[in-house]
Amino acid sequence: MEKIRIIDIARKAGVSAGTVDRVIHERGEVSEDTRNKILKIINELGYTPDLVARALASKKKIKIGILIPDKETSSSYWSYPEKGMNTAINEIKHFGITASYYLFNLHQKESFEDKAAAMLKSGVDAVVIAPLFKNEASSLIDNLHHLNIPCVLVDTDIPDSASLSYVGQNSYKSGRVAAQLLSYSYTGKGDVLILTIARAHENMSHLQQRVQGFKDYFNTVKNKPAIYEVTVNETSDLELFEVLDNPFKKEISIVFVPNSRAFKVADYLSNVNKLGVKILGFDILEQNKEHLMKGNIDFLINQRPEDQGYIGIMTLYNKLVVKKEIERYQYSPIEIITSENIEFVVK
Amino acid sequence: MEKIRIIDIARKAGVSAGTVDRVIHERGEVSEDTRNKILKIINELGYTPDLVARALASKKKIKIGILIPDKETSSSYWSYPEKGMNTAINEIKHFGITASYYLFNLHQKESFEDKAAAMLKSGVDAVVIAPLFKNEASSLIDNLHHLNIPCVLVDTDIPDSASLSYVGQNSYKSGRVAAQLLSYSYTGKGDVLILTIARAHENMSHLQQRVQGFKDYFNTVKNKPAIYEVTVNETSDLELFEVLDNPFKKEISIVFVPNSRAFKVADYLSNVNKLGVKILGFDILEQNKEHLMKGNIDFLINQRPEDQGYIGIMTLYNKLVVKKEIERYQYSPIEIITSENIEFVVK
DNA sequence: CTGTTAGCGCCTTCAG
DNA sequence: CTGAAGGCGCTAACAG
Repeated sequence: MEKIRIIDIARKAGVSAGTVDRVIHERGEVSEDTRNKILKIINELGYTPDLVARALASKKKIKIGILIPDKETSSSYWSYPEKGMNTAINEIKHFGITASYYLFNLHQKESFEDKAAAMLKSGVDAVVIAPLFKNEASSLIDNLHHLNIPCVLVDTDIPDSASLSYVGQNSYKSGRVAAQLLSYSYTGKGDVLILTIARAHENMSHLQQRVQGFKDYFNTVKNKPAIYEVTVNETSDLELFEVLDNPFKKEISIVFVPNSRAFKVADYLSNVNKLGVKILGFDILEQNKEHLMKGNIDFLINQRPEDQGYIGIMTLYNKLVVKKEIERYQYSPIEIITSENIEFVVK
Repeated sequence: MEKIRIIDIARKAGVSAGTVDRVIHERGEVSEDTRNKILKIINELGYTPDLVARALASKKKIKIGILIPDKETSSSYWSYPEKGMNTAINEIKHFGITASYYLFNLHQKESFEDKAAAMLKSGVDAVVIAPLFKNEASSLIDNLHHLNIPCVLVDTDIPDSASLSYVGQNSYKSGRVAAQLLSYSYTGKGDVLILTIARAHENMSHLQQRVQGFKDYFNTVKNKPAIYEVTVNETSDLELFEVLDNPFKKEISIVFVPNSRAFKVADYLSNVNKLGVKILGFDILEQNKEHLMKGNIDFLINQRPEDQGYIGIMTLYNKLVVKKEIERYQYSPIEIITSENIEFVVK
């Protein structure tokens, strides 16, 4: 199986390499006849371009725009996807790929819109975005679609949008996993509290799906406990702690926190000295990790944010450079983290 | 930050590109004086070679030898590392890297030795091996060390050997994770059985470490149950089932299987209609997966065998081509798999 | 010991 | 519409 080069198919077609190159890149200026002849030979010989040689010769640059939250407004969470993206960018920079970040404030949809506009204006060839504001993101995706700019979604999906791919967890299923774990240790005593701590106006569709999955699973366990659902506004810890007094008047033995705020609950419970409550939350923030190690939090669910970032960028590389088919859904694993396996996690 | 080329540093040193190339590759035939001058400039300018251009120009080939079990004698388990290795090989073949497999019979140390000898004879530049036979592997590693052939270990470590890196789990810790999970659901009723089903003469240091981790953790739980340890020879299912009657005369509520044979226990227990026993095992074989989905097995621990294969090859690439520093221990995550998250696992 | 030259496979002008 | 030529950055002969 010899390697086939452009010059080989050029000779076989009785034309020059330049002409073959033109049809490969669909740059036109080739007659239908020779075009078809060349295409046929390419197919017969099973030609695949040498990406290394191409990278060396080509001056074409691909600019990737990245629209994600900044680390400051996200308790450092978004530093992980960013790290993974940087790794990917570093691996593929040889192929003429560059990237620039447009970091928005996680709590301000105006910030999202501003950065999105700036990104579009700068002229990008492909983007990966975290569509945390549903309406604003939807209209951005529409725009990108019309401009023929491929778009990868990370962390959150917008189901029927014209995006190339979604990289992230299946939220509903992650809720089910949470329920399964907590139901294992359920002794029949005490009730279950689903506790959502979130900012006003935060996009909560993610959280709602997790909660739904959790409830659906828990409703199938026998001797099922009562399940209470409480949503509280994330303000100061002082206020929060006061608000929490109320739900915990009930005898609660299990708490499900559908986002990264489990540490706040653990803070509260160790404060009021209520021990023996099982807690499960999401995401390996430093504060969550501390409580996990102390035994105040029992399980965390990790979604490999760094991997998600890496895959997000690589998806664009595979689309534009390797020209591979891209899967619409690239689900991340739903990783169960305890105090005993946390030292080996891949963020 | 302009890109620095060989020609740039050649001009600055007042020599030709060829000379610079010679010092970069330590090919000698350069006077100490010019050598030092060039080295100095390389450092000042922070030159890093363009790997793409190098790959295109270089004729040098790197041959990787891969010494792992065949799929046939391993219930298909080793098809996963092989798949990961193929992925890696495909990504780096542009850099003149080729690989050939030397697959041995998992149950015959002679097979291991034969294949090892064949591999050495064929003349490889680097190897990744699964050192499943301790003594035989140790002497192979010694040989490789003397021949200056870098060697990556996957799946099983040989602690004080002269190998470049180990890619796999920390067995002791995976046993602890198993114990933690099972202790969560321990209600205080029934005892614990550690059941090792293995071939005679199988290398068991891996399993012993898992068992040790399991026991160490379980001994810290309060109201700790009795822990029985049974090792049975893996022969026919018929014989196995007879042997198992004995340990299960006790009231067992938890079974820990420190290898991939959990499905055999599940087979047995559903056969004799003993329900309600919690089982934890290792590795996502098809048979284990089926029992997990049916609820006959509660947890599986996954070690990402495909990833391990991928990383094993990439480690050699990073060593020989990228010239990166390599970590001696590259621990795989200890992944907890249940019926609810198994659909998202990365093998 | 050192410089020169001819590619590696592909892309990109620039003539024609 | 097509061919020829030069070059991407580096390597590897071959002179000198």
